[in-house]
Amino acid sequence: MSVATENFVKAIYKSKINDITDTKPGNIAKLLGISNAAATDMAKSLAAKNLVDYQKYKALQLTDEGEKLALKVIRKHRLWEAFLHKTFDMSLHEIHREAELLEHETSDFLANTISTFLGNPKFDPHGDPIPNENGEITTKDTSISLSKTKENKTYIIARLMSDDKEFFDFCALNGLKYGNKLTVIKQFSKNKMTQISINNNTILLNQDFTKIIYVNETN
Amino acid sequence: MSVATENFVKAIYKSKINDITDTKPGNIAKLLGISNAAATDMAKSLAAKNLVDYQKYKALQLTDEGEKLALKVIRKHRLWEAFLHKTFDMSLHEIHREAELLEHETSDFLANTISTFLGNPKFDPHGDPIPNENGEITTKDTSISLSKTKENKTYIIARLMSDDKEFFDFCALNGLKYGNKLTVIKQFSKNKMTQISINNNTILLNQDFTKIIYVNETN
DNA sequence: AAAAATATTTAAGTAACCTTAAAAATTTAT
DNA sequence: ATAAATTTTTAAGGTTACTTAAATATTTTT
Repeated sequence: MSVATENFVKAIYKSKINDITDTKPGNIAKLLGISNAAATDMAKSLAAKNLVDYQKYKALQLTDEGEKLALKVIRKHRLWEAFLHKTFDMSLHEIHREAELLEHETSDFLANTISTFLGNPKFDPHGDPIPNENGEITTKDTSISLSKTKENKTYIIARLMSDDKEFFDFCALNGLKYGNKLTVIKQFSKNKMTQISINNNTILLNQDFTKIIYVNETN
Repeated sequence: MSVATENFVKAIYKSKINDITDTKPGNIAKLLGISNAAATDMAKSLAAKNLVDYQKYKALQLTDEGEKLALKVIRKHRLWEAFLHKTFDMSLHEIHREAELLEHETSDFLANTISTFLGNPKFDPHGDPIPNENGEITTKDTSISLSKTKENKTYIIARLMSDDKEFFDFCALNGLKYGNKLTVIKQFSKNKMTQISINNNTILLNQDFTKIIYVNETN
């Protein structure tokens, strides 16, 4: 499948995951930086390939086949991210940028080789789940956003949901990394800020950050 | 530059390297598996981009800019080959197949990262030289084909010039690997065969193989 | 040197993926 | 509920990278 096709089904899939139910062509167009007309054309052409369910003026839905394609591309993306981060110590920003290109030119054979090399990881360095060879995600996500955590409890960082370089730079600088522990000191409900303790430092985070940092409770 | 453009300049460059001076569109077309007409079109369009010198009915020549582009793509190809071979122990056939795709979607940044990781190697696992960041090959090739070696002398394998899976499988099975030593036992000039000793085994090679195995004399 | 064979170029056309502009439908606001 | 705003769709067109078929030039053979 072409790069355009793969990116299109990926955009629909990601919208759905992010609870954006309005997957009409216009919104997909915005995500991909193409015109509404191009998105409508693409929707029709992918419907002919049985990747997308298309009805005029309705939100786009992936068929089972379309979702599988999206997940296979996402698998390659996240495997590359995990690999580049581990092997070359690239930043979360850099791995995303490179994986965005490499994902489309990676054979299933190479993807499986990378996966085996890494010990078949279930999550990438952002904490996003890595689909298996058949395009299935077998892990359950129990993480909650930092804005919804309780005071005086300790959590493990599960996901950093962003693609912003500055956010990742801030995270790297302050030990906010997938798998690391943090303790919630105080929730400032009026100002929607959260004070945490990590690596013996105390940090005050505003909602822009607490909403995209997801954590799991410690056992 | 597009994949089609990169492959086109690569094909011209490789023809030149292999002493094929007839780089008229038809021969490039054969290498790329496209029609003569498509190659002529492409030649014109690359001439407009100052990558190729095009004159009707004449052989195509790369401009300095075109050669630099070809060498930059070849750099990425060979770095990927070296990396995949070393890191994943992939065969010479597999690394070529994967590098052929990855080379077009590899940023300069990633290429340099791979190069640094590998210790800036000068040769890939086929023994082909890896151009530097500026598209320059700084190594001199002194290797000769196995068919031209002398009896009772020991050589080091310098290049395996092929893209055939069966040849590479044969080489891997018999220790015919870049950097390995072999001794020429006898040259059968009439039958154009060469008997060598490698890893305490003796092997009789016909001209199909001795012509594409290149070696350097030992000091 | 002319004829035959071959290769190159031109011409016309296709498919994928985009564009802008206008028409049509839907959604939002009053 | 109707008007206004917005979005979607259609229509027409552009670019890239190909195709086949025909015209033209070159190369080879005799």
